[in-house]
Amino acid sequence: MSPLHETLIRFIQAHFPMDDDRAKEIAGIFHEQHFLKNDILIHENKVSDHYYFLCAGYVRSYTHNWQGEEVTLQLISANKVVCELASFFKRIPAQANFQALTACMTLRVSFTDIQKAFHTMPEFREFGRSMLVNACVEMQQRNIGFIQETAEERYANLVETQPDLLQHVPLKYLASYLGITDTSLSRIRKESVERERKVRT
Amino acid sequence: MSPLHETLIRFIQAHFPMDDDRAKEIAGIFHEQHFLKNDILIHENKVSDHYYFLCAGYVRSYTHNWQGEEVTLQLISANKVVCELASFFKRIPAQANFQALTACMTLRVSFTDIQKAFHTMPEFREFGRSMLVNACVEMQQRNIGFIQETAEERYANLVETQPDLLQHVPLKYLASYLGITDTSLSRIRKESVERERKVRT
DNA sequence: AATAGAACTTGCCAAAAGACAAGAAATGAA
DNA sequence: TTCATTTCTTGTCTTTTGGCAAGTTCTATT
Repeated sequence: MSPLHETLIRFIQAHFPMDDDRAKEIAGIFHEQHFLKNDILIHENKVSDHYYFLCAGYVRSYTHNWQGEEVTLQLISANKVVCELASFFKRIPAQANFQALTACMTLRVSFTDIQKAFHTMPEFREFGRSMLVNACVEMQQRNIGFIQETAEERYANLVETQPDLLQHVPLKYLASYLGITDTSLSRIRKESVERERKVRT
Repeated sequence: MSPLHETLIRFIQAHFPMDDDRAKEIAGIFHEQHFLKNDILIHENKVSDHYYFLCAGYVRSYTHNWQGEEVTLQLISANKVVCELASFFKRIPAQANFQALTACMTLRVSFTDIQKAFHTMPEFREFGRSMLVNACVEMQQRNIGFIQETAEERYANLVETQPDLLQHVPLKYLASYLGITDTSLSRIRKESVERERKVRT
């Protein structure tokens, strides 16, 4: 089994305990696909036929607002799932693009294969359901952030929980993802640094 | 079959086509439960053992911010699902309360029963997965609203898409759900009325 | 290595929303 | 029906964020 598949096996078992043989069987329906920086994994307005496990790299999803400007919806790091859920599961056109921000290594599975696994392997459908629940929880946490945190607090939260994003994701995408302009993010970052400096003296 | 179950059958078939016998079999594992205004359907910090289909009435979910103030996360109207997804499916304590804002009629199913259906009825697991995908999409839409709409635009959107909420949900809950204070919502509503008056003259 | 373009920062002013207080209106309890 | 409590609105001032421009820094291309 390839190192990428080993990573996937551990990921699967972390989310739904099952014996090694079963996890390997599930991992076996995934196939490697690599992407270069700026490649598009999933295209807006097309039905998405793949569900990706991101082994290495960073991906963002984005759509456009009414002014035609890009709006970053998700920032996805390694050991996470990349999928346009409605498009993939309901066979409808995707509402967003998914773009590689760095070179990426993924394991992907097609809808046909995932359907077969879903109906024939009890452990897989438990695992799959767990993934969907996780996606909902993550979205809900994001909503809570927007409801009750200022942009500064959302930025501080991101710095604390996902500091690696700052090294690999352009600030303009981070700003968009946080729901503010790049100008505002610059000011928040400056004040954050100044505040930390004051705390130390 | 009760009128509530008839509603549920139509709802199920709208989300995943299946023949009547199968839909009735699925609906048969749901049981009626009524709630009075202000009753709590799902309790924060407890593992939730029920998944509800809301036949009639309005429900909100809420948690608390660090100041101890209530923050309304969801507003749920009839013909929708009421469920604390992580608590129900992963058997962990709920992160929010779900409260009846009006008298409610629901059909509920326990985790044990839903598990059995999930593994024995292919149509049910397709339906169930469709529900989870819908929940994700709805959360994502809310995300997008926070990222790229002003509070005024989010309010206008809500007025357009769910006008019934204005009749049945206290404005302070609406404001919280929209991520603003009741004071700000009052001003937005006043300006909205004035703007509509200007358009007509 | 040089240059063009993109990303990021800073300056200045405006708009949106919050905080707090006070008052009006609506609702619930007695 | 009356009164207490809650909800909602309005006033005033503050804070947060946006818009736009200009400049600096970084990255990509030649």
